[in-house]
Amino acid sequence: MRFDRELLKGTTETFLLAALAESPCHGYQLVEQLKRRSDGIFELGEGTVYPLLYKLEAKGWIKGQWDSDTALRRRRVYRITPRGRRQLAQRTRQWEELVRGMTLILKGAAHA
Amino acid sequence: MRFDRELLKGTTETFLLAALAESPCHGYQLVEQLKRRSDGIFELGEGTVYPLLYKLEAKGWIKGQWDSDTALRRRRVYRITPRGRRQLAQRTRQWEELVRGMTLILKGAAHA
DNA sequence: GGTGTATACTATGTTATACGAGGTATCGAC
DNA sequence: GTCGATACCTCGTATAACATAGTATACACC
Repeated sequence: MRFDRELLKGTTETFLLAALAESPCHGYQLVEQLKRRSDGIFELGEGTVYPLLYKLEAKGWIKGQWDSDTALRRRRVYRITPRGRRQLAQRTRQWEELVRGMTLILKGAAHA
Repeated sequence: MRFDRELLKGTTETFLLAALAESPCHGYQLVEQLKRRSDGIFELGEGTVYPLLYKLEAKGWIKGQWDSDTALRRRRVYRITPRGRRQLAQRTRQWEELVRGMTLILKGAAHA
């Protein structure tokens, strides 16, 4: 499904945190991960993912490390930090609250 | 609840369409409506609502009419148009799809 | 009759988000 | 030795929501 770009705003960071909470990942792989894990609903481009990773790292929510041992190509593997997990929990609560509010409003409109 | 501003992006137009689908309303009242109908979860300011109403009207999804008969003060009552209802239905589908995708991703992270 | 408050609309500048588009480099296969 | 896949990086753009400020009317109260 193709979304209005604006509908995704504010949710993308949460995607990445959630994906990294499940397992460490490098950027290129995250693009595939998100697509797969969301059942094809989300497709973030590299131009979205990489800048976001730098930002999340700068905030201390994830930590990147160059993986030169196992990898064929140089790549940066990101892991979620304890602070990142707290941030994810908080965002998850906000998300659920948003869903609750939207449901209330859309339900009203449906039977109007 | 206080939201990250960005999380609301793309949803606000849908709020307004949904609220107007239930009953015609003027701008000032919409601010109160949305707060009440969402159980206090959403609080949009006038600086958000009015410019949005102009935009929705320009797109032909709602139609405003100056109400000088019943009102004490001049005020503009907006009604949703047939095209607006189709737009709302489409946005509702997108919203449900977004919720589905987010649920898949957040669920995975929760038991990771 | 003047002051304050609630109603009601209008207009503008700011911030930051997601994305497209373009670029670099390495590896394996044919 | 060329092609495609992997992997990363960067910049410019559109636009959304909001804060802020401004205008104007009705009404209550002293």
